[in-house]
Amino acid sequence: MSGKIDKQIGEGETQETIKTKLLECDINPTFQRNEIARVMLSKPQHLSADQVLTLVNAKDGHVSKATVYNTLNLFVEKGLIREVAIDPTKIFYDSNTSHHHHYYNEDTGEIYDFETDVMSLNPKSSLPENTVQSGLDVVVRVKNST
Amino acid sequence: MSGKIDKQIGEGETQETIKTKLLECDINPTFQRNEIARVMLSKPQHLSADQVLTLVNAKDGHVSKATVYNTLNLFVEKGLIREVAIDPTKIFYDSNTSHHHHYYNEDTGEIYDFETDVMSLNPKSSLPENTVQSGLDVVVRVKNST
DNA sequence: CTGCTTGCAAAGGCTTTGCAGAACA
DNA sequence: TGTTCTGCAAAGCCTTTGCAAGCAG
Repeated sequence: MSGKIDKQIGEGETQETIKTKLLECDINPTFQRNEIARVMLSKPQHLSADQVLTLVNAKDGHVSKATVYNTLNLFVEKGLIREVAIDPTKIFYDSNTSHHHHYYNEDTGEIYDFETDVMSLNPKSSLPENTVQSGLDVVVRVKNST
Repeated sequence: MSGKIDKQIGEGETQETIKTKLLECDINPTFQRNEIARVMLSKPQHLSADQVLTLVNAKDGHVSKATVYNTLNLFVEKGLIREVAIDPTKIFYDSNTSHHHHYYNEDTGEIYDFETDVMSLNPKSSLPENTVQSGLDVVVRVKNST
C-alpha cells in the first residue's frame, strides 16, 4: 500500500469513461449522476447510500440525499451497479456487477470480494418449478480469529 | 390439503418439545415466548417479524409488537433461529438453523430451501487473513419463467 | 416551451427503546 | 420482595415521495 492511494481514488475511471458508461446504460449523464458514478465506479467497492452521500459531498459536489437515493436506484434498475443483501438493516451497493461473491466480516463490517472460481454451484437441477435463475448471492460470514 | 390443516399447524412441535428447546437455549419459557416459538418452529419456514405477529395473534394469544420483535432478537442471539438477509428492506427469520440455503422468487416473494448437497463450496483457501468462517448465506434469486 | 432533473421537507415502513405495570419465584 | 417480562407509545433509522424550482433540448 503506497501513499498514492488518495490520488488514485476516483481516477480509476476518467470523466469520459463515466459518461460513456452512463450513456451505455441509457442514463442521461447529468452533473449529479456523474458525481455519484465517479464515486461508485472509482474502484470495486461496497457502499451504503449514506456513505455515497458523504463521499460525493466530501469532494466539490453538493448533491442532496434524495438525489443520491434516487440515483442509486436508477443505477441498479439500469444495471450499472447492483444491490448487495448483506446487512438486513441497510442496503449496500456494489460497483462490481460481474459474477463474484462476498466475505463479510461481522466484527469489523468489512466486505471483501471473492471470485466465482472459488466455488462450483449447480442449482439448475433443483430450481423451483417454472422459474429461471436471475441472480446469485453468496455471503461467507467471517469473524476475527485473533 | 385437508381440513385438518388448522389443527396441524403448530403441532410439528409439542408444547413440551418447545419448552425443552427454549430451556436448552437458556431462554426462560414464558407464555409469549412459547407462542412465538410455536409459530416459528412449527415447520421450516421464513417469516418476517410482522408475519410472526399476525400468526401469533391469529390464534388465541395476544402478544404485542414490541414483544415479538424483542423475542425474535432474543431467539437469534440464543441460536434458536437465524436471520436471513434476502430482502434488504425487511428481516426474515428462519426456523431452520441447519446448513441450507435459499431460492428467492423475486416475482412472488416466496422463499424455498435447498440443501447444501446442491453445492460444493471451498472458501477456506482464500478466507481473509486472521478470520474464521462463522456463517454462509447463499441466495439464488429466481423469477417466473411462465 | 416542454420534459426531465434536483432538492427540500414531509411522510412512510420497519425496528428499537423507555418506562410503568404485571407476572413470577 | 426483588427480578424478569410485557406492552404501549414514542422515538429512531433508513428510504421513498410530493411538489416546486431549475435546467436542457
